[in-house]
Amino acid sequence: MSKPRLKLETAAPPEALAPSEGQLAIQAQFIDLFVSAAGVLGVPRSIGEIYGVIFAAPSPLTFQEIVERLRLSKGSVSQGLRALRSLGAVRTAYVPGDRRDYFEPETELRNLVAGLLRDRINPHLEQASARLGRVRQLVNAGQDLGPTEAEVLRSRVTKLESWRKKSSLLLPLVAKVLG
Amino acid sequence: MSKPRLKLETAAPPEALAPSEGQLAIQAQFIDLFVSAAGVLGVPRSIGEIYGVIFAAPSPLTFQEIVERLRLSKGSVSQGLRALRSLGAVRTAYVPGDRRDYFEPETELRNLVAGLLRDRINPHLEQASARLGRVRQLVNAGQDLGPTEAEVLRSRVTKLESWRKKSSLLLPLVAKVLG
DNA sequence: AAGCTTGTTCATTTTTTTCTAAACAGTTTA
DNA sequence: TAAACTGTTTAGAAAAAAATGAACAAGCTT
Repeated sequence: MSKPRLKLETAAPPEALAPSEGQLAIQAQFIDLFVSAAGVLGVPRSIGEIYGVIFAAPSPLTFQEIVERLRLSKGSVSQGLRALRSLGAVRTAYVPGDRRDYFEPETELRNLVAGLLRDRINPHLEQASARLGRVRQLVNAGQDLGPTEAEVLRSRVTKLESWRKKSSLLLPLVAKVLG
Repeated sequence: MSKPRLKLETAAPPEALAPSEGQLAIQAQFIDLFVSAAGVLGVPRSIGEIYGVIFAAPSPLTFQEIVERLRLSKGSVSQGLRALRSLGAVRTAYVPGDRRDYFEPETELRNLVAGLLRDRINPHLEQASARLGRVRQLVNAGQDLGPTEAEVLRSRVTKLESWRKKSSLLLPLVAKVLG
């Protein structure tokens, strides 16, 4: 009892309250949903959990609250939050007079998808372009293959080029439709 | 020398010839491309390799040829081919007078994407629908949350429902644009 | 039927990914 | 300056995913 540790010198504690029983049930369902989505997207389960707990919270959460609610290590939460911020899936919310970071979810599907495309798909498409050029060259230069084989291979390369082209056209369209 | 083992009793050996040096280089590039794509899609590397080697071959390959060219175990190739067939990414080609399976690639992007949607995305969307219903119920029934919290949570659920709806609209559109 | 060939299945091993815990760095408060 | 708080980094543990290889089935051939 010798350590009062009064914290609330400023007006209001912006801290979210510990969730009630009902809120816990809701939170669990949300987390479930995003854990499952994480599976589909091939990202670590913990990232799904973190986004889920933030999405399920009516007000922004602190780092510490995320750690406690999910019983994950600080390390995992730190890494997970970094990934989510880089995707643009969570933002930090500023709370005056509080040194801690508060996290809130990005809820616009359009922006979430844009982040995924930017971070995961585009880098691959660019690399693929370069590789395709090389294959095209090899196939055209190819001596030691019969005329029929060369023909088939050329058409395969052409196919791939059309894939790349279609993808490039499609991705912006997706972003637009979701907007 | 006591075992001639003549194999060619029928007219032509449909067997693909061992690839020449140039073909090997081309094959390596194709495989590289699909291994990298496998990374993006979150499927095992070996599946990318298998699709790649089939895509790179001017004529259908046998199981045994795939094993040899990739130096993968029979087990991996068997499992990989099963997955690729289930996605509709490879087909078996019938060769008269040969008991072995021959494999050739599906090269229509539209069909490949359709397979992915069917096998990976749709099951999730359906499951998500059910879960969303449950969350909606919980939030509406929620006693122990203040009016402001309830309001935010309701809007979050609505957001998720709109995501689901947009996805359902988008996926067929994607399939169409690729056609 | 015995012996090949072709391919599948599955228990085990290997590899990769993910998570944790402890050390650390930067701020703020005492 | 020390002590407390907040969060990051990272070496290594733990868990999960993927690959192997050996046993097995099913169909031909002799």
